This record gives sequence, structure tokens and C-alpha cells, in this order.
Amino acid sequence: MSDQEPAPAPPVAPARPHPDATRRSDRSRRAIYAAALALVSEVGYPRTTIEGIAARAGVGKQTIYRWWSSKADVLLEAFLDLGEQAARAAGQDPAAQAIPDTGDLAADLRAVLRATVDELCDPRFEAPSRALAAEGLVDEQLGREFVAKLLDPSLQLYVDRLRAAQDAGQIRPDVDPRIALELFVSPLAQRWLQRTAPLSHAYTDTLVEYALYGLVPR
Amino acid sequence: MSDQEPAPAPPVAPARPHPDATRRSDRSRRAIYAAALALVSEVGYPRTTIEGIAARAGVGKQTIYRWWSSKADVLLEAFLDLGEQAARAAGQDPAAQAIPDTGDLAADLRAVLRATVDELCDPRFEAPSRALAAEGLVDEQLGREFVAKLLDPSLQLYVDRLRAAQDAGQIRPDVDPRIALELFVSPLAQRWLQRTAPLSHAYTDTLVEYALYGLVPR
Amino acid sequence: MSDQEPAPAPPVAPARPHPDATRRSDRSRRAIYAAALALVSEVGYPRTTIEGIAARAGVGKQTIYRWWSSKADVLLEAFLDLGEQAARAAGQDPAAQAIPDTGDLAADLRAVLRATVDELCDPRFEAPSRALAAEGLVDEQLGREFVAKLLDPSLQLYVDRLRAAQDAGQIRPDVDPRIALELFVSPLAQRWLQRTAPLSHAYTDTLVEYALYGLVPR
Amino acid sequence: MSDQEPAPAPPVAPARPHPDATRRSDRSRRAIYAAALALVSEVGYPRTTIEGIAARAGVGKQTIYRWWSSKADVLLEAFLDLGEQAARAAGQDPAAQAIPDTGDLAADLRAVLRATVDELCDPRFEAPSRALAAEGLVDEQLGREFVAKLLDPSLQLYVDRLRAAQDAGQIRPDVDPRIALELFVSPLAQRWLQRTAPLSHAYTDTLVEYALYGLVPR
DNA sequence: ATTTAAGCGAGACGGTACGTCTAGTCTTTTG
DNA sequence: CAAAAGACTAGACGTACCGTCTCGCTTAAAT
Repeated sequence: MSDQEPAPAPPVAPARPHPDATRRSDRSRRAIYAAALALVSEVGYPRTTIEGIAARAGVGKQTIYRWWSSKADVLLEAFLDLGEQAARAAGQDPAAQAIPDTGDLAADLRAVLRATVDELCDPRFEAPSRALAAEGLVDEQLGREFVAKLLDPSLQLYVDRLRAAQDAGQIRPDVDPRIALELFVSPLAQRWLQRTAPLSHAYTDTLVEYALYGLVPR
Repeated sequence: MSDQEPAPAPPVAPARPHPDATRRSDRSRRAIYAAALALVSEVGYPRTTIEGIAARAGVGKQTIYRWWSSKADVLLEAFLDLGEQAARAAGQDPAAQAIPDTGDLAADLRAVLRATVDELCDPRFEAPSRALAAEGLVDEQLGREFVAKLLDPSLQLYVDRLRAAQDAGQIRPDVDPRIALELFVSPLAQRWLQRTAPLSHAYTDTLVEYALYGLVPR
Repeated sequence: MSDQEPAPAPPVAPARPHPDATRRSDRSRRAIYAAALALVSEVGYPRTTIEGIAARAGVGKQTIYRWWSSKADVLLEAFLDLGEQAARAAGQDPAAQAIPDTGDLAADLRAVLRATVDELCDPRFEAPSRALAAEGLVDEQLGREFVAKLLDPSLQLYVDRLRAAQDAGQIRPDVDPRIALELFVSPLAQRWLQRTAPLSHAYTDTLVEYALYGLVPR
Repeated sequence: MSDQEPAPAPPVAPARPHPDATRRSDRSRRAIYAAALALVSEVGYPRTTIEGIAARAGVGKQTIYRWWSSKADVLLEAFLDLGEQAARAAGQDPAAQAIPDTGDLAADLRAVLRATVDELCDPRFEAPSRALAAEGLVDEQLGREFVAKLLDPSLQLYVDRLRAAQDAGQIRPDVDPRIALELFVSPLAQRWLQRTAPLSHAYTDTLVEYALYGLVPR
């Protein structure tokens, strides 16, 4: 029996075990993040290339291929890093963002959705997040990462706020907050992503009203 | 206003006025549609290439470039054509699909959303529509075409049904149907597109219930 | 009869059947020859790259890969073409070069070897022919082509001249001309190729004398 | 003191003064020789890489770059070492190889050339010596080293033997041995290097005969 | 006996070129 | 004159090595 097959691979070994991460160049990592975000903003995602990122970052291509599996993967990490840095710059604790709870659920939701509308129109975020969302639609693996790292954490904030409202008797106790939040978040997401209709503060206010009080006459 | 396009382009003339359409080969057009849909299903959108479509369709590349502006454009037309053929095969009039009106709005919405869930899981439709949606997120021109030709017509059906319900006093008269429909359509769209959570008939039933009657206690 | 099986390959079929040669761009072919020869002269063979040739010739890389199998192959054809053009420019018939026959064999050989020495020192020829010879030492396939197309034709001229001398009784009738010619040609070749010792007209004169009359006393 | 300017270099100091040779690892040196020779034999010279040699030898790349200037340089030393070891294994004194002198010059030359033919066909020697010769054609510095360390010592043996023959009156006193030896050595070298024709004992016998007694009738 | 300080295995780094693939254009031939 | 065929320029892909540059680790000489 032959014994020279290269593959069998011990069960736990990862397919492409990251090389020695302790020797990784932080300088290069940052430069790559910056280059990726800049290029996506300037020339758009499809015309952003790995070669272009490497050249702009002053980095060898292999340094990108060594640490990331695809252009989208680079951009995802760059975007996450951007978010962390922004959070660190603004608030102190990058993990302590919550929807405010003034006791007035409707007002709180209106405020956070208005802020979301403003953020979605910020050109710094638009190009990369659109590109990542698009790539995630088609590339399931990336999509799941995108959802897990970017989308779910945001949605969880709504779950928390709605639970609090439930505890205060402001939301029907039988309502599933994970579904309920979609009533105002998903329409906004779809309008922005697919440009099915324009965004505005009035629009999100309306969404909150409809969602909280329903469409049928009381 | 943009000012950096390289090609001067005569003021009003379209960049590439379609050549004489009367002499167009129908055989080639159909072969291209079939090849495009087949390739997207088989190898996925990113690995579907113009060259591949041409080769599979037994067609010169130029024949594709002559009549379409991009890979996405080919796929969009192919998909529209597929929809028309399916409609022609099923119902009679491809333009006469409406949401049934049994008088029970909740039941009608539940039914149509359940059918939509089933359709979204049909693998024949999944690959191309996902690909088109993704491309549309990033390519604004294509996105608008996608929305105008595929999405808006479907949404209009909901507008019509909700208007009828409004006339019957089943929906508050001050509700904007174009916004209202998003309460149950957008969540479904987002779960499917971004895989944020699984789809099921129970889920869409819940959406209808929340949207119609609101989240707060009555 | 079927002809699309990928593997077995009928005896005569070339491994990589050249694409339709009738559509080949002559302009590109010439530009590639010129670029290859220029680069080898300017930067040397090892630093001459396919990319460099393509860039200099204003040609896509694929056009090189389409018609040649390697850098050495390009250079070999370019060099052959150069030789043909030079011959066409000088004499009329590119195939009618012969060693002169004045009746004095020794004088004729001295003359042609002196001319060879001069040619070997011509820097236009030195770089490419050295490079081809070197590549041919290691790449057997190329080496055989090099010998067949460049070396053998030249050697055949010596065979012809020596045969004539044999007919005139100036060379022993039992001598094999194909071996005899090596007595003066190979030493010259080795000194030039391997730089084992300097070249000069006196040296080649000496070679002719030793070879014709032997080393032992008469 | 700055140390990173690339160019000026103190007048006499060698560009890369060998590091402390007393601390050199003999184990690594030997492993590198073995790996280089093995790889050249197995995959050929062009596909032999410094990285490959280092990996095979279980050595860091820098250890190679520290002691040698190029792949060819490694191979040259490895080959010289191989020769020395072979000589040490066979005869006792690696420097005392001489062409035998039985008094019969023709017979002695025939014998040594026959042995040379056999050695040239030994696959252990063929790949590396061919590769070194090829590299030396193009890289003048390496070529001169190759000639000085490998070729010239061998040729000197012929010079010595021919001088002895001259002293014995078997060779014309006006003959230059350094040129005379090329009459039989160079043809053999060319046939082997450039594969212009097959090698055989009969062939070298003929060369000796022609060279000693000349081509013209006596 | 400890402290240098070099060579060492290892491998990440900025790069260059590879050979392949596809884009989109252009040209030639066929129906 | 549309279409099939396919050669063309252009350039990104992902890989392989280059030669340089740290990292810790041994290991021998100089303290």
C-alpha cells in the first residue's frame, strides 16, 4: 500500500494555518487596511485589485495573500478595524454601544434610526459596506462572516432595547424581539441597499409608528 | 456632475446605439440566455464569464458585446426572459398576476408570502437573482434597472392589495401602502439575501401579524 | 472522425498546435524579434524577461505565449530571422553561402576561420548566440533545435569544402570530413564559448596548419 | 555610524567580506553541497532554487547567502568538493592525477580520451557539469572560475604529456602543446556539450589519429 | 562561569516575473 | 451586413523565488 499521499492531515489542522502571527508586521497590516478602504472609495470595489492595494500600501502581494483569503476578506477586516477605531475615538469602550433607554421607546427608536440614516449616507462608510454586503450575497462564507461580525451585533442592540420595553410592559409579551426589530430595520436596509426608495428621517419615523401600533385601525 | 470620463462622446447620442435590431438572430439571443443562466447555476456568477457564455452558446463574443453592455446586463435580460416564459407557461397573461383578494387581508398576505418563501428557495431562481441583486448593490445603473424591472412590479401588487384593504376599511386610511408593504416584504428580503436568519412559513405568518396589529399592547 | 480527444495525440501532431497562423500579426512578430534582440544585448539574457519583451514590443504577453514556448524559443527565432535578413541584405540567396574554393585548401580555411573569429567578436551577435548556446546546453530540446538550425548548416559547408579537397586529392581519402572539420572548428568554438584562451587570426592559422599536417614529425 | 548606504563602499574592502569562517558549520556546508547536487540531478538546474536547496538541506536561506554569492557558486563548490572526494576515494593524492606515459603517445591519448568519454556519460556528473558550463557561458565571472578551477587543471595534464612527447621527439618541436591538445579535446567537448554528434571510443580514436598525423596525404 | 557575539534555522518582508485567464476591440471569413 | 471565429492589447490573477531582514536559539570564544 502506498504511503506517500500528502494530504491526510490531522483532524484539527486548519486548511491554511496562518503563519507565525507573532512575527506579523503591524505597519503592513495598517497600510493594507488604509489602502483597501481608500481604493474602494476612490475607484469602487470592482476596480479595486489586490495588486492595487499592495502597490498603494507599499507591500508585497504575498503579504496580502499570506494573511487574507480574498479581496473581500481584506476589506471586511479593514472595515471592522475602521469601526473599532471610530468607536474608540468616539466612545471609550468599543463594545458598550447601546440604544439609549429614556423610557420612551418610540422616541428612542426614532432617534437611533435617524442616526442610522445619517450614517448610511456618510460616503466614508457607503462604498465599503455596500461592497461587502454585495459580496456577501454571493459568497456565502463571507456573507456569514459579514452578518456575524457586523450585522448581528447591531441587531442585538435592538433586541436588548425591545426586551427592556417588554419588561416595562410597553411591548406585547408574546412578541419575539428578534423578529420585531426587523419591522423597522429591514425596510431601512432594503431601501438603502437596493435603492428602492429614498431615505429620510420622516420615513424612519413612519416605520416606527407603523411597526409599534400596527396597520389596522384600533 | 461627473466630468472625468475619458471619451468625449457626442452630447445626446447614446454611447452604443443598438445596431439594426431587425436583423438580429433570435437563435443566438436564446442560446445566450440559456448559456448565461446555466453557467450561473453551475459555476456561480463570479466564475461565469462572457467568453464562457459565448463558447457555451456557440456564439462569437462580439455578438454579446453588440447587444449587451455587461455580463450583468445579459443575466438580467436572461432572467426577465425566464420569468416571462414561466409566467406564460403557468398563467396566461404575463402581466396579470395579482395578489388574491378573498376579503381576508391577513390570510391573503400570509398565502402570498408563503408562496414567496417557496419560490426564493427554488434553486433555479436562487443563483441568478442573488447574483443580480448583488451586482445591483454596487452598480447603481444596473441596480436601478433591477429594481424597476423586477422588484417594483412585484411591490406594486402589494400596494394594490393594501389600497383595496384601505377602501374596505381594513387598514388605517392614513397609512402609506408603499411604506406599509415593507413591514413584511423587507424583513423577508433581508433574511433571504443576507442570510441573517432562516426562512419559514411560521416566520412570515408572524411578520403579517406583527405588521397588521403592531407591537404594543392594545 | 472525431478529433477532439485531449490526450493520446497522433504521432505527428504537435503538442501545442499553433493557432491559426494565417491570421497572425506580422507586425507583432517583427516587433517581438526586435525587442528580444535589443533586450538581450542591453541587459543580458537572464534579465531579459517575457514581460519586458512584450512591453518593449507593445504587445500583450499572451501573444508571445501563443506563438512561442519559452524565452529561449523567441530568441532562437529572432536570431534566425536576424541571420536571414543579414544574408538577404548581403548576398542574394540566403542559402547559397559556401566556403570559397580557390584550389588552396589551407588558404581557404584560414580565410573563413579568420572571418569567423571576426564575427564571433561582433557584439551584435555575441550576446544572443552565447545565450542560446548556454540555454541549449541544459535544455536538450532547444539544444537540438539550435544545432539543427544554426550549427549544422554551417558545419555542412566545411564538409562540402573538405569533400571537394578530397576529390582533388588534397585530403586523405579515408578521412571522414564530418570529424575532420572539428579539428579546427571545435577548438575555436570552445575558446570562444568557454573563454579558455584568447582568439586571434594567428591562432586559427595555427589550427589549420596542425590539423592539415598533423603534430608528429614527417 | 551609519551603515545603510548601499553604494559608496570603502575603497579596498570587499563588498561582502566573508564572516568569521572559523565558526562556520561544517554540517551545514556538507548538507548544502549534497542538496544542491541532488536537486540539480533530480529536477534540473533551472528548477533548482536557493530556497529548495535550503529546505532540502534543513538550513536557513541566510546560511547560503552568507557563504555563497549565487546558485551557480554553490553548485561550483559542491561539484569541486565532489571531485575531490571522488579523487580521495580512488587515488590517494587528489593533485597527482597525470596522463600515463607508456612511451606510446597515441595509445596513451586514446586511453585517456576513452576514459573521458565514459566519465562524461556518468549521469552523476552530467547534470551539474552541464549546468555549470552553461552558466559560465553567460556569466563571465563564473565562467572564468569554472575554467580556472575545473577545466585548466585537466588541460594542463595534456600539456605535460605533450611536452614529454616533444622531449622524446614524438611531436614536432615547433608545436605549441596548449593549442595542440585542443585538436582532440575540443571536438570531444563540443560533441558532448552541444550534442552535435554522438560520442564513442571509435570517435576519439579517430580524433587522435587525425590530430597526430594530419589530414593531408603523406 | 559567565557573558558576549557570532552562526544558525526559520520565515515574514518588499519585490519581480511567471504563466494563465478574461476583458473588450478589431479583423477576416462565411452565410 | 450580422454572425462565428479568434487574434490582438491590456492587465489582474495567484504562485514561486528572489535577496534582505529580523527573530530566538545554540555554541564557542572572551571575559
